[in-house]
Amino acid sequence: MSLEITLSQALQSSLKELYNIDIEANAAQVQPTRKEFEGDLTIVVFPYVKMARKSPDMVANEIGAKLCEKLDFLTGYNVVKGYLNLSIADSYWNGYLQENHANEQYGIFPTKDEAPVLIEYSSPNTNKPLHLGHVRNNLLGHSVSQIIAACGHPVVQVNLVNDRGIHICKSMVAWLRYGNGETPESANIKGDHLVGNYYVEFDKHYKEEQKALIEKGLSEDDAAQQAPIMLEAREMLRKWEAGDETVRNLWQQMNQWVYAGFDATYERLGIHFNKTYYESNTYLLGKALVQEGLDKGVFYKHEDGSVRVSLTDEGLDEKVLLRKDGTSVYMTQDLGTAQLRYEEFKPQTMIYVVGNEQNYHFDVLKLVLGKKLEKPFGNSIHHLSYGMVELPSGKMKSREGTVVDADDLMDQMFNEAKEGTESLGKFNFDADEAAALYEMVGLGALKYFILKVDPTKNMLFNPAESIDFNGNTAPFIQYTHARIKSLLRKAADQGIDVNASLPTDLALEGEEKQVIKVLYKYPQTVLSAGDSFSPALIANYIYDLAKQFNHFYQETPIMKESDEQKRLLRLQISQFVALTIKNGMKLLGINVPERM
RNA sequence: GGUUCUGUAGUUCAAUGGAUAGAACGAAGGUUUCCUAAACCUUAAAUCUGGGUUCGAUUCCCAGCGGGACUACCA
Repeated sequence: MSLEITLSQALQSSLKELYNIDIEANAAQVQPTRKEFEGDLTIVVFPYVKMARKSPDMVANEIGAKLCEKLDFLTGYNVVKGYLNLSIADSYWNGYLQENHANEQYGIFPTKDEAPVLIEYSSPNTNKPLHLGHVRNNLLGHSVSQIIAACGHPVVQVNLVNDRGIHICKSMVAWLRYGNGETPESANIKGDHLVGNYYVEFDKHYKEEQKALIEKGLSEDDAAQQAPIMLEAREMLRKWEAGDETVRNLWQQMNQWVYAGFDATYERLGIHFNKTYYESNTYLLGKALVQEGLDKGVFYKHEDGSVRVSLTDEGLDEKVLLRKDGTSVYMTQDLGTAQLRYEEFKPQTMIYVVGNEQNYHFDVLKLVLGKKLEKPFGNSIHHLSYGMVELPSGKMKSREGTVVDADDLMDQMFNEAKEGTESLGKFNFDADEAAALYEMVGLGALKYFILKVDPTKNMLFNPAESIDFNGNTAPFIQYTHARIKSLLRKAADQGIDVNASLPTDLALEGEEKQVIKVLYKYPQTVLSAGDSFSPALIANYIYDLAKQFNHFYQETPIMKESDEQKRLLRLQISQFVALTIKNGMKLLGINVPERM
């Protein structure tokens, strides 16, 4: 049982005995003692002073005495301005270290036998390659999946690919017109980039044709509607929906190119899905649910023939669910896919990793499913919303060509890692090893830089700063890990068995205890990150740990330490830190090198 | 206009309602023959404004000011 829980319970009974105060079992406020005070854990007694009818300091002293009586791992207490600081016996921390320093599963909870958590992320369009915005989405989705799994929940990761619609047709039209049969093989580029190029090509010609029409005297709107290339795209979409074989074949082929490209990008990012849905299969879903709503009387038929739902009671507007021609809209489809997934996986929670520009959409989705249709899974939907990624130069705009391509970005990070390492002149790896290292460092830097920021906030991505190998960055953490590994190799060379057991009654120095206390917090951090879907919590924790270790390393000798037990203790702490860094970084999808 | 997210050192980010608001980069200065100087230490520097709730507010509530997003029979 954790210290906090034991303490909480002891506090509960102490309050009862001392003042006849009843508190909830988990209501006790137990927190780590601030560094500048003596003690390990602190209880805030202010909440009880009123009921105890005594001064804060008196209450704190009485509780402190009582707790020390009850719990033998407490060695003493002191009171500062109503804060009760409790000291934990060194043997407790020592025992904790002994128990866990070689535990590869540290902070990984066994998977429970329960309904899975379903998480949808990535959800790309197939008309262009992934860009920086998708990168944030993918990293968040993947990391949150890892974290939730580490908390012991089964996880199902799904992707919903938007593979149909006018945007795909634009690429197809442009390819037919200007492609000359070009393929990814013949052009030697990734399929998603090739298709993306034709999407850009479409836009270019579309603009030219519009301009020509405007010069002929058409209004801007008319020109936009009547440009021949746009008419072609519309016609193609119509044919696609009618199942025209030629169009469908071309569509299949171009999508396959894109998927091959996406697969390579996903692979490089280290992510995979348990299931991929395609909108071409799901876009007609949801009509039955709309009918159900009509039957229940919670939706209504508007006079123009469309089906709508009114959410004015909830402070939102009315929303169209079925067009007047009876076809479905985005919302209809999402209603349908939610039900489909619910039936397929019976998840306890459905998480959607989608940008915050769709907050409104998900508010509506949850209300319609949960409140209007009264589906149980409506209330299990959680929109994991994240902010935009901005660049130092401003916002990314595809029309202005300021979009950062995901593949280019990864290449750039790799090269930065390579140049950074080579310029230090410590190059002693063979080519394969070096490439693996640059990939680890470069991509680690990218992932960490993005994940350390609270998802809800817009963030600024500074390419130069992200690959800085100092400060709150992945390379700093990776380097700390590599240095510990180096230390452990050296110890092994000297015939030291780090896993030998130590007596738990060794006295601990401040720096040693400090590190163990940070390590102690790790499993709890994983659990709260799982509850709040927050990789940032893990990222900032690991950085803190790495920094704490560097400080510890600076202040206390390890291999130079003459006392054998002391040296062993410090090596064990080091090993424990390396292991925790490795496990924690894994939750962020980042690998750590053995040496660098 | 309405809905919603957001506002913390020069900059980029932290802080379950708790003690003197933490880091990093940048600036100034310093240390270091246990790991590979990608390390460590010191200094200067911040809660948008005004109310409220509370023993205690960066955190919760209200108002204002600033920024973003949404407010499509597109997805």
